[in-house]
Amino acid sequence: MSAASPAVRKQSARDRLLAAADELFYAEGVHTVGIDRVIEQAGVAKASLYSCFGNKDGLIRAYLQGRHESRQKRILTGLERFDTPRDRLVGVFDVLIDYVSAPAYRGCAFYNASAESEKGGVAEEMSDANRAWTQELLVGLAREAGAPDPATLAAQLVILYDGASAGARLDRHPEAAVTARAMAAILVDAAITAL
Amino acid sequence: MSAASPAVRKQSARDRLLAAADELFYAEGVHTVGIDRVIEQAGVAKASLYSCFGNKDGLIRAYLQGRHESRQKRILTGLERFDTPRDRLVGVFDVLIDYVSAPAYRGCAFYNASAESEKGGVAEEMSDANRAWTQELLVGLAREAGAPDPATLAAQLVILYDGASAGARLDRHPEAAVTARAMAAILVDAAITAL
DNA sequence: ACGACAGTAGACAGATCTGTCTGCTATCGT
DNA sequence: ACGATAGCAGACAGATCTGTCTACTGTCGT
Repeated sequence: MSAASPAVRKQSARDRLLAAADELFYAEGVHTVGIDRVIEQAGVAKASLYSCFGNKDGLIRAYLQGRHESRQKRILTGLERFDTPRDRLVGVFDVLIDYVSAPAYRGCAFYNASAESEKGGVAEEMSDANRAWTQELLVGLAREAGAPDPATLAAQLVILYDGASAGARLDRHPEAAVTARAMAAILVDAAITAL
Repeated sequence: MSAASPAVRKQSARDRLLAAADELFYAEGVHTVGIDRVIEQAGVAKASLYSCFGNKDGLIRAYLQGRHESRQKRILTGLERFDTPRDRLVGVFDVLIDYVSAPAYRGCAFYNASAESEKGGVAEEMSDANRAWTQELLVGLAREAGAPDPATLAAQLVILYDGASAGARLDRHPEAAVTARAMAAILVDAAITAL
């Protein structure tokens, strides 16, 4: 055939770059970490970075896109072990507890990136998409669980979720997520039994 | 007398510097905004900045200290209009609604600063102090309101507070704070009537 | 065999940022 | 009148950061 398949090698420069960016940007901030640090850790030439991503903003966008996708996968996979819609709804917080308990946890990658970027930039755009997905997920689960007002229940759960995420970050301890899970369970049970 | 009083003038370079830093650091981030921007907006010589605050870290510390103090004053003043301990406890969220409704609201200054600073830096230290104060305030108010377990109630309210603060920031809309206030009212009433 | 391609190594330009230093000016207490 | 203090203006050094460019090197499909 005329055109070769779009290059899915084994360990491309792009992949190494993305892995290094994911680690460094999350741990120290997208603005604090310079290009040189990323290419050094990736073991890649500077020209490769610019040829792959155009500029630093492109790398930041790819980093956040990767975070978005891996978060989707982590949550959906983590929910598979729950049998009922009610358990899946509360289970979102079980997945969160696991996530914030990792030693490398440093808060929400989207909030962090958006805190050090200018208004209306890449970070805000990616954060909006990530947030919309979460909200839709919770509304859908709330509906399946039989909540009379799925949108309101989802909005309340989002607040618990955000609070747990921020609290665990600032306290450098996962306790807030455990508390939030307990609150979420009470909230969900009250909503679906009050039918 | 031998030593003059520690100089409390009318509109010192220090005050203008702090006002400029407060505005710029909060709006765009402590790391993004350079020294030159701050001294330009303050209308102050660069040497004055370094003579007043030592270095940029000193200015960031003073900025966060100022935020801490004005937040304490804002909350304590805002709670004065409430008559009962129960209303004061929920009233913390009324004050929050006002705060996040301002057009210039950009999230928690401490979280933002800490997101773009390195681990164990000034921002983390100031954030810890600010957080400890909030937690003690809520525990005290919960005790006065007659909650059987003030510490647990306070921990739950902190999650709602953090969630409202982060949500209003990321959504660029104060709705999350209104929802959090409603949740807080239910939580508080359930706790103090279940006696 | 060979051209296309992906990547490497590193110099370089231009901007920006922190922090220092020199020299000048105005005000105020004594 | 005068010295101390606070502040202004801006040059400067040194580091760092983004982004470009040149030249070289493997590898793979045809």
